[in-house]
Amino acid sequence: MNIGEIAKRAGVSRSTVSYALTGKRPVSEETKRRIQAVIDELDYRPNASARALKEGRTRTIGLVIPPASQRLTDMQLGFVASVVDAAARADLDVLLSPSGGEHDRSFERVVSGRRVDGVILMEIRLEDDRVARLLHSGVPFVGIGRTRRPEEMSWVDVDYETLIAKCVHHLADLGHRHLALVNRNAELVAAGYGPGHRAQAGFDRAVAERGLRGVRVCCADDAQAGQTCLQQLLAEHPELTAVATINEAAVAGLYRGLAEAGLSVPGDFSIAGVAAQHWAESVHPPLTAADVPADEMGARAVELLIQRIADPATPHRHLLLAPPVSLRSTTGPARPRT
Amino acid sequence: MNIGEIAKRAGVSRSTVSYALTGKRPVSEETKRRIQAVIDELDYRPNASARALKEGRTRTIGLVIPPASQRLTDMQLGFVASVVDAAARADLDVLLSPSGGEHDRSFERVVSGRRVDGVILMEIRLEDDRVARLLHSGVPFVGIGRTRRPEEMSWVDVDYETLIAKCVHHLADLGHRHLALVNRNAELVAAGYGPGHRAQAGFDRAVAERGLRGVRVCCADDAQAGQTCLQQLLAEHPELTAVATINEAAVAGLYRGLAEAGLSVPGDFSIAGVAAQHWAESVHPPLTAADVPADEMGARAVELLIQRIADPATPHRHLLLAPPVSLRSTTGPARPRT
DNA sequence: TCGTCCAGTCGAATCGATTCGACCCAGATT
DNA sequence: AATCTGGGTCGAATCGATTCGACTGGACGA
Repeated sequence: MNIGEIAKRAGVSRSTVSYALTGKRPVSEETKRRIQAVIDELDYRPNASARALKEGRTRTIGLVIPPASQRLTDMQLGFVASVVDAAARADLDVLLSPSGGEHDRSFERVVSGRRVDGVILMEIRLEDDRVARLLHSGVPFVGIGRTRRPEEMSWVDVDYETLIAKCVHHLADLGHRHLALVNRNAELVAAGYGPGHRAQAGFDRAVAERGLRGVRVCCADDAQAGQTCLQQLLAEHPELTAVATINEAAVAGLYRGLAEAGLSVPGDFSIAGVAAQHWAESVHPPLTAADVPADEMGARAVELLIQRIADPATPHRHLLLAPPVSLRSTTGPARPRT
Repeated sequence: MNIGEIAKRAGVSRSTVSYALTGKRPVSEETKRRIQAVIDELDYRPNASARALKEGRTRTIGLVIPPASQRLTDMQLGFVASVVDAAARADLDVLLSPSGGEHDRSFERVVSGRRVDGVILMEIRLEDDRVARLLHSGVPFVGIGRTRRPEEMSWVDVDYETLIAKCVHHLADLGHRHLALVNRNAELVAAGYGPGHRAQAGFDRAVAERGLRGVRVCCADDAQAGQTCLQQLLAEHPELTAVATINEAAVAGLYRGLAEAGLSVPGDFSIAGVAAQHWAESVHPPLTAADVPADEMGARAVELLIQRIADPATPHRHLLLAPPVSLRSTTGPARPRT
């Protein structure tokens, strides 16, 4: 069922069918009706590849996500969902590419075969090959996250530095003097994962400002690791009364570790984090956290990308979010443990 | 940078470049080298749309997921991740379409513009318009889930009926006589959501077989709803000592509701569920559950789909999984409550 | 010595749309 | 009456690949 077939049956030329469909030139009502009748009868839809070839655009955007081996956090899931949703609202399709930092066939395909009109990149490192590749190739793109040189690209990002500092200040206000930062897994941080580094910076700054004692640890992204991580922290730093964290996946483990150590939350020990709002509300107990509006961020990224696709020459735009800390059930006044 | 440009610079015809790239006809080593040099220099990649147009296939599969409004469960996330991963391993790209049961532009685009070679459909209803549409259009597809007429299509599915029955038997073995099934949200079940109905059937069957008393309720897919749902259950059925559930998202709420009612798990009350293995292990406390191997299922669905794309005439294949119930921390001997 | 075969290459047709220039014709303008 | 205007339509070119048929020249067998 191609456009020629429709044209033949409707007794018009192929171009007339095209104009009837797109409305780019006037077509008489009578002709339109005849064409539409044939289209309905044959259930015709224009071939997307042919259209993309001629028009030079695919009406598709690429979304580069972390590989499946690395389970998505709830926040990342929120990004994906809202990107997909916002794209659908703009009549754009989303092509998924699971790819890590290394050179990757999936990423290469998405970026370089004119398969997509633009790309949204997640899980960005301070130095990121993929950003370099995209800058080089000239494909419009927007980051959810940013590199060490934020001005070279458009992005939306969570201000982990400020947010972790807010958490520390909140805990300090409650009287906690000795705290730990539970970061994400060590490999990720070592690879230059932006949020990991910025959270460290924010932690160090706030700890220094308030004259506290702080210890930083990395922790694999799962409950089991969270549990052992907490046990180790308690053993090595008996004076610890609170933890700040950006590691969603480890939180359940932290809870478990505390329960096992006979410590109540927030009576004996406090936890404050940075997490997707929805998630922070739904864990048990609900986590006091800076509520990242993941849903909004994905939509914003799509907006920025659509702009860049429409006019690649527009200056880069940046959106750094630092939502307030929502008090829930995991932080309370410090009670010395020893 | 099209193939003509490469041909010109390498001093050969366009067809020769194509043959050098695909290897479908012999090309001399010398010529190959010259062509490759030009390609490397210009960083040329064949245009995917043009190739798709000529070849009649896109090397892309569509993945139809629930719309973003309806947050993905951990199990569904597992499906998506493993589909994307398996597809990437087979050098296929994945086009995402968030679409519910109703007629939907995104779904329509994916299915009918020859944008994809095949489709994987999630969250299938007993009567599903999208299945009808796909059958009608002739696009190869595989379901993660199945309709009321399982033989009309290929699918992989979780045997919710058997699994919920297993949960009930497990609880009955522990001495529980009065249990509840916490289903997913009422709209979904009313709309004919397969797992919801099959879970009910399995629950009813097992309850009857063991001579128990069972009550079935629907519960919205979030922690808040889980909590109020549990409160209501306890109020209306004081003899209740256990719950079976397929509603991952409500479980945290069930825990919370029990804690509020002063009931310990599993001392005073037991919970058994059907859930993604990874998730069941990571919640706090870890959930006794039939561990659905979500990662494997996505990969299997992709396998089936690749086969169907290669030969649409192959007979349909079906894969019904019923993993055993893994004992964790949420089920124990019944202790009468009144 | 002549035909056969094959590696290596080219030119042209093709996939299915969009779009530009040109044409026709009826009605309005001068 | 001649010209202009513009709605409505057509034919042909085009996007960038793949692929088929045909051609060339050298090796080989009869």
